[in-house]
This record gives sequence, structure tokens and C-alpha cells, in this order.
Amino acid sequence: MAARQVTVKDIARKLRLHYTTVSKALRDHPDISPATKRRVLSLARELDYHPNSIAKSLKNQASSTLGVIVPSIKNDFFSAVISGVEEIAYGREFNTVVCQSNESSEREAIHLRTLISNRVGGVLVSVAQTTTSGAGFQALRRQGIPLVFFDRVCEDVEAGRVVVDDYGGAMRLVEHLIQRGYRNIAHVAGPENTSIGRDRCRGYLDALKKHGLNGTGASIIRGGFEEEDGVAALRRIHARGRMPDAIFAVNDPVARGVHAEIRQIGLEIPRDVAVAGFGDNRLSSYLDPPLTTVSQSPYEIGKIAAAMLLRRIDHPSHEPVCETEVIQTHLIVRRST
Amino acid sequence: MAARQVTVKDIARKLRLHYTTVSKALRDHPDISPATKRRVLSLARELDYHPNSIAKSLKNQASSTLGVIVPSIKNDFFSAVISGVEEIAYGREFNTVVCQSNESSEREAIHLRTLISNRVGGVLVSVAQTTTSGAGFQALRRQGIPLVFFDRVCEDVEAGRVVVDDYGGAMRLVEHLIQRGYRNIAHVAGPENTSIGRDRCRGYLDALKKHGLNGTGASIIRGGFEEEDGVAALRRIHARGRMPDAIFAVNDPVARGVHAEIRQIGLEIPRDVAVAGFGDNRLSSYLDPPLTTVSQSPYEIGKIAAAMLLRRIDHPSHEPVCETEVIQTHLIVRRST
DNA sequence: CTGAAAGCGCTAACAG
DNA sequence: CTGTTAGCGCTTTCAG
Repeated sequence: MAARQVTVKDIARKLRLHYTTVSKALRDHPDISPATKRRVLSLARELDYHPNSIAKSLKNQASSTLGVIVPSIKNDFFSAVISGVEEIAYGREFNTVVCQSNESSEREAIHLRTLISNRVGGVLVSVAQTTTSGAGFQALRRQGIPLVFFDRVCEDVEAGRVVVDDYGGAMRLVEHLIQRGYRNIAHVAGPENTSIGRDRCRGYLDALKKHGLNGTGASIIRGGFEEEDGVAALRRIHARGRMPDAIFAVNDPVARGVHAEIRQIGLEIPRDVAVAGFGDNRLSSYLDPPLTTVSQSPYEIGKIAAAMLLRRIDHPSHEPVCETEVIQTHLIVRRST
Repeated sequence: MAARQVTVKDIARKLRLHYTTVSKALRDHPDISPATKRRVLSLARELDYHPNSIAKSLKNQASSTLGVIVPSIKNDFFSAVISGVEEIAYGREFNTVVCQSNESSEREAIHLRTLISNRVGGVLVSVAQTTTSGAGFQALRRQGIPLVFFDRVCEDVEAGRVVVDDYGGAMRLVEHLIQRGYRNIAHVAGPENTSIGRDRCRGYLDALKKHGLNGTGASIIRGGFEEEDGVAALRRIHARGRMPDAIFAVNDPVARGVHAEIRQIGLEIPRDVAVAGFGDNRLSSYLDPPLTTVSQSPYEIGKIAAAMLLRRIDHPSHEPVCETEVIQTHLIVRRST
């Protein structure tokens, strides 16, 4: 096994040519005669030659690889984004290296370092919840490696950005609730150090304000992004005694927790309390009653972010430093509201 | 921007040392005096030096990268597997390159070629539905690159294998149906050229046989792996007029299609027809009624497959050629049966 | 049209 | 302890 892999030199030796000649022939360089090319090509096939892209990358000082860092790969949203990224990368003959931060800032930083060491062509990141400083990302920029954030951005770093219109989506969703007649609308919010947490919360507050409900109706319970956080939030709300007539959760998993716990305590959705989420997880349409939510098209986000990154790789300086693409959301009204 | 990245030579020049000395100092080689090491290390930090792993790989003739090829990244099962792989790879300071075949054999072959060109340390594959020949995988073996199949294997290729006990899982599930009193059990099967399709079908047939039901009860409708296939299958069953009392679908998405279509035509689950799936998608517990299915622990599969691959990378010849690890499934009984 | 020489960044073997 | 030399596989430039 492992009979040293075939190189241009092996081919050259057998054909009594110089190895540079072989190299040119393989890349269809005009210098080389058709006859020689044919001989080289056929021997290459026969010997099962595979060009060594590591050597090529070393030579060109650039590898055809995109790095992607996400909090977690098993997560509807991120796996769909990665799928979109891979799709675009594949079309441009780029590889995709996938890393998960597990929401840990240190782990994210380590991944960033190894991506730099691997001299990836560019990096896509959705920032970990615990990341507060942009230092790790600045390192990328110092190395001249293009960076695009998607979904969760680090605001003090100059980079491309692909974000969903969290503010607008939340606002429209809350306005929908108001139009349905709900007046006492609570928000189960995400961590304050994440952009999506903040923006969705702003959308919520501004919708209330716009309809003159900010005095009485606003009520925010803060937590994380998981189903358990939704369960916990509802328990806290319930403990207070005064139930809102609608609850807008920062994302679908949290909404699911809220949803489950509401039924647990014997209330009916939406008669007693309406529930809405954000993100359109596949699960959400299967809940009973199915969840009203806001769709984000993660697969599209992946494609758009990858395309932006590739543009930046192709034209290192032509691109505006902080170009931001805002993906429009759309409201999905189901029976939970 | 892109001020050429810092190399050992830059550090050496500034310190008036030879660059090999710097290289050794950076790797904490015993040759080098503590004083020099300190000087080198501190300048490296200051200049923001990142070792070039491409050069290192070229030198060692081996890269710290694992390739993973799956049919589709957005898919509960595969994204969870990848997550497990990444977890183990991360612990061993390996990177994970993720590729999707979209169930296309050609695309799979192209990915295989670029992985070879990138001289990855090893490859993990769950074979595309349309792949019939093992030729692409043989190429890997010729290059001496370790290979491990997971979930969907290519039987005529010598490689490591991590599979779920599809046969046993299907068998136990069907026996469960029989114990519940169902006698007329149909199977909505997967493509016959996939190992999981075949094995689950065998489990079904053998369970019937064991209980003496093979004469009357067996009825197989063949299709793909998607929700639509389940819908189509149920329509065909329904068109025949004679409804079975239970339906075992090859996987959860197909079961979902069956489930939805049964309700569509006005029948009640499980009173009129029971439905069971395979794979325990997250969705399945949210159906109404929730789906009886078989759990496969995809995250564990990813970890186990990655560990096996790393063992093979570490000990190229010590490993048995076709070592197979069978992951036990467990039955999850819910209200659909 | 083909060949020679040099270099990408790093490491290993050996010499001083 | 530090430096020299050579080479991983490939491409680019320039000479023949």
C-alpha cells in the first residue's frame, strides 16, 4: 500500500522528457506539440496521475478552499447555509472546510488560526454567542484573507455581511399580531450580545411603539436560543401570574419550548395565548397548532454569502469594505396566532 | 492589503539567525537555547506569524485533513454525522472538508478526485443513490488513502464500514407491529441499489416469515427516499383498493409522506392504518400522531466513523481491510402504531 | 517546440 | 547550540 503517489517526474522519466514539459502538456500549454500532449495525457491516465494541489497552492500562494465556521452543524439553519455555500464553492472548484465553534469563542479563535495556517482563500463566519471581541477576525484581515459574516455578525470588524432583515421581520410579525387583535404581547428575547437578539428585540419594541402599545404591552424575558430557554421563559412568565395574550419568541426552537410548556400548563394556543417564532425551522410546521414564524431562506443565504466571498477573493481591493447584503424575510402565518 | 504573509525567513532576517534555526525554535526543538527560543517566539507573535501548513503538508506528504462526502448536507441525519466527525477531527487537529454529491455519482467522483488531489489524510463517504460502480473508490485505495463508508456502503470496495443495523432494526420494528396485532403490513421500500434499502427490506421480509405471515401479508412498494415518494406510494396503495393495516416506510421522510397522505384521504392513524418509519428525524416526534420509528444515533455514527478513519490513518496496514462496525438501533414506539 | 534553473515555505540530516 | 544543504511537487521564466 501507499506506493508513493505519481508525480510529473514519474511521467517524464517514462517518456524520456523533462518534467516541466510534462507539466506544461498536462495544462494544455500552447508550447507543447499535440503529439507530446497526447502521449503525456495517456500515460498520466494509465498511471493514475492526480496533480498535487498542495504543491500548486504552495506555488501560487493561494488555496482553492473556503473556510466556514458555524456554531453547530446539526442545526437546520446552519446546515442549510453550509449546503448553499458548498453548492457555490463546487461550481467554482473550491473546497469547503467546515468548522463548528459550539458557541465557544476560544474554539472559534482556534479554528480561525488553523484556517489562516491552511491559507484558505476566504472565510465565512456566523459568530459564536460568547464572542465579544473581534480580535480573532482582525487577524484574518491582517493576513489579507477575505471575510464575510452571515446571520450573526461582529460589528466592530470590517467585513462583508449577509444578514437577514431581523429588525423588519420581527416588526412585521409583531404588527401581524397587533392586527389580529393581540394587545399584551411578550417577547422571549435572545442574548443581548448577539446582533440577531438585539435586532429582533428592536423590531418588537418599534412595532409596539408604532401602534402606541409601548406603555402597557412591552414585556421582555431574556434567555438563550434553545428549546429549554423557551420552557424556562414560559415558566417565569407563568410564575408572575399575569399571562400575555401573545408571545413572540426570538427563534423557533425557543418558540417550541414556549409552545410545549403552554400546552403543558393546560392552556390552548392560540385561544388563550398566541405563539410566534422566527426562522421557519422545518419542525415548526409540524407542531400542533403549526407555528406562525418568519422565513429566512438559509440555503439562499449560504449561496449569497459564498458568492460575496468569492467576489472578494477575485477582486481583493475592488470591494467596498463593509458591503452588506440584507436578505428579506417573509412572514409565514399559521394557526398558532 | 495582502502584505505577503510572514515566514520563518522574515523572522530569521530580523533576528540575524538562519531560518532553520527559527523553524526549530518555533517547534521547541531541544537543539535550540532557551534564550533564542524566547526571542524567536516573541518576534513571531509580534509579526503575527502563522506557520504555513500547506508547506508542511507538502513536506510531510500528508495533510491533516479528512474528506467527507454525503448526499446532502441539509438533512438531519447527515448534518448530525458531520457534526460528530468534526468533533473528533477537531480533537486530533484535523480539518474536515465537506462535499455533497446530491445523490449524483459523477459529482461524487469529481469530489473524490479533488480530495485525492488535495492529498487528504482519509475519506468518509455515504454513497450516492446513483452510484453503482466502485471505480471511484478504488482510485482512493490505489493512492493509499484510507477510506471508511458510513450508513450507505459500496459493497465491492474494501474499506472500513460503519453501518447501522438496518436489518435488525427493521426486523424488530416489524415484529413490534406484529405483536400489536397488525397482520397485513406493507413496506414502502427504498431503491434496490442502496444497501439500506435492501437491508431494511430483508428485515421486513424475515420478520414476516418468522411469524408465518410471508404468504399473505407481504406487499412491497418501491420508491425513493423523499417525502414525495411516500405520498406517491400511498396513492398507489390506495388505488389498489385494498388498504393494509400497517405501513412500514423505509425512512422517516417517506413515512411522513405516507402519514400526510393517509390523513389526506380521511383515514385515521393508527386506528385505520398504522405507520412506522426508520431513522428518527427530529420532525417525527412532532407529527400528529407522533411517529413510531427506529433511532440511529447519527452523531455517534459520525464520531465512530471518524475514529475508525483516524485509526487507519495512524496505522496504514495494521487495520483489517474490511473492518465493519455495526451500530445498534433502538425502537422508539410512539402513537402512530 | 523542449529544457534548464529557480523558488514557493518548511523540515530533516548532517556538519560545524 | 547554530548553520548548511537538499528536497517535497509544481509552475514560471528564460534559454536553447
